[in-house]
Amino acid sequence: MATLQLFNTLSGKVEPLTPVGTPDLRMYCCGPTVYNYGHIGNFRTFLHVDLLRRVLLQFGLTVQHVMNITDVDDKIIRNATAANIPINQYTAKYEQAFFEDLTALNIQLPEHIARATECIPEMVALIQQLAAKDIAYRTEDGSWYFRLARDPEYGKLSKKDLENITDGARVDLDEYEKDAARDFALWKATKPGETSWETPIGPGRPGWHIECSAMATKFLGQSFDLHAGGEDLMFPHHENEIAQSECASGHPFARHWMHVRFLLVEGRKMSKSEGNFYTLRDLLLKGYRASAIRFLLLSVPYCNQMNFTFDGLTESTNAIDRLRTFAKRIKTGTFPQGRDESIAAATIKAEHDYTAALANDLNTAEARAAIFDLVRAANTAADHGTLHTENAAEILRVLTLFDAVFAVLEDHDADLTRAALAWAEREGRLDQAAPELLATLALSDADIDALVAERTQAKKTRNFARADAIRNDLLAKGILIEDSKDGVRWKRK
RNA sequence: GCACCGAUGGCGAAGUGGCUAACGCGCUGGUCUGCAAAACCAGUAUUCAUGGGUUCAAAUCCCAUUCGGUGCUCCA
Repeated sequence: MATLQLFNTLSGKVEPLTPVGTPDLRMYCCGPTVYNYGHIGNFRTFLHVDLLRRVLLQFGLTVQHVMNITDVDDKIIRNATAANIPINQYTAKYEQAFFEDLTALNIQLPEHIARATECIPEMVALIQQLAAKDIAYRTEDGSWYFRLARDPEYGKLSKKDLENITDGARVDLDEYEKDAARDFALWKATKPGETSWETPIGPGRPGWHIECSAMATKFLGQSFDLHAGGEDLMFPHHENEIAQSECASGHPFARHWMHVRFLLVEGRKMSKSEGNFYTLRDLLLKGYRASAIRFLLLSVPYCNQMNFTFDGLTESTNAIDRLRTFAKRIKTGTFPQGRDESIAAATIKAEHDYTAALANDLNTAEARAAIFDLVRAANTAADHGTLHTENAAEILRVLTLFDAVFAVLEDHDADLTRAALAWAEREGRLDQAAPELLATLALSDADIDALVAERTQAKKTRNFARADAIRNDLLAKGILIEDSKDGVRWKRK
C-alpha cells in the first residue's frame, strides 16, 4: 500500500503522512465562516482537503476528520445586526447553503462537524489553563489576551521572527490595554448589543483563533496528525493556534501542516472590485457543470497557485465528457474473450503512475495524465479489436480507483443545475441564469427521447433533411445526438 | 517599504541538472459516417518571461531586470 508523501509547512520538507498513536489518521481542517455563500477560492481549499482524505482512504488508512464551522465572528455579528435577526438565524441559512455546495461538488463530509457556538465551554477551559500559567491575562474591559512574550517558539510555522513583525501591528481600539502590541485576543469582552456568553472568565465571545485549538483538541486530542487550511491562514491564525494549544498542554499540537495556495481568476486576484468574484452558485447559473468545476479546481496541485478561467471550465467539461464516454464504452462495450498482454501492461503502468503521482505530494496533474494515457491506449486497442474482456475488467478497476478520488464520472450535473435554478427562483435571482440553460432544462428526458425516436424514423425513410433539422434544433438547446453501432445516444452539453 | 512564491505551446498545466519538454483542451488534415458526433491516426513549443553567469550538460543552479501573487492587517 502506498504511503502519502506530503509537504509539511512546519518542517519545510516533504514527509510521509502516517498516523501516530492511533490507527486513525487524525486531521483538522479549517472550515468556513458562515456569513455568505462560499466562493470558488473557498472551494478550492475544501476540494483539495477532500482529495487528500480520499487518497488516504484509498491508501488503506482510516481517518478521523474534523471541520469547524465558525458561526460567530465580527462579520456575522455585523451582518445579523444589520438584518435585525439573531446570529444563529443568520448563520443557519449560510451553513445550509454551504453543505448544499459541498454535496454539489461531491465533497465527502468529515467525521465531525464542530460549531464554534457549541464549544464555548471547551474554549473557556483552554483560556483558564493559559491563565493559570499567567500566559493569558485579562484587561480592564474584561477581554483576555495571549502573552506572546511567553512563547519562545512563536513564529515557527510561518518562519517569522517576532522582532520583524511588530511594525505591522494591528491598530485596534483595545490596543492600549494590551501589554504588547502583538498579543492577540483569546476572548472579547461584551460590547453593547453584541451576542455574548456568560462564563467563568466573564461575559463575552471567543476570539478568532481559540475555537480551532479547543475543537481540534476536543475531537482529536492534544496532539494529532494533520492540520490543513488555506495559505492565508498560516499567519496569524495557525501560528496562534499552535501558540495557544502548545502553551496550554505542553505537548506538540499538529505534527503536519498543509496549506492550499490561492487561485487567480482570469489571471487576476479574485476580488469583488475586480468584478471576478464567483460563488459556486454564480457558476452553476451561468451553465457550468458542478463536475467541471470540481475537476478544474482539482487539476492543478494544491501546492501551486492556479489560474481559474472560463476557458478552463469548458476544457474540463470536454475532458470529463471524454472520460465518461470512455467509461461507458468499457462498461457496456462487447469485446472478445481473453486478455491482451500489451493492454494489460499499459493498464498496470497507468495504475502505478496514477498512484505514484498522488503519493508524491498529491500531484493531481500527473495522476490525471496517467489516466488519459490509459484512455488513449484502450480506445486505440478497442478500435483495433485487440481489447479483450479481461482487459476491460482491469481498466474498469483502474477507472474506479481514479473516480474514488476525483469523483467526476457519475453524472448528476443536470439535477444539480436544476437545484441551483430552484434556489435562484426562491431568492429572486433567476435573471442571473443563462438563457440557454433555461431552454435546455425545459426539455425533459422523455421529450428528448421522443424527438430522437422521430429522427431515427426519418433516417430510416432517408428523410435526412427532417433528421438533421431535429438534430440541429436539439443541438441549439444543448442536446447532442450521437449515432453509433450500438444505437443512438444523446447527452446534455 | 520589508519578506516569501511564481513566470513553460493558442489556452490550462506537469516536469526542477542529462532520453525526441508529459497530459488535457483547442486548431489543421485524414479514417469512419448519408452528413455529423464519438473514437482513432498524423500535425501543431529546436524551446521553457528578459539579460548575464556556472557546468561537458540548464526549463531545471546563481545574479539582475520586468510582470503576477501572497504575508506583514479581515481573507480559502
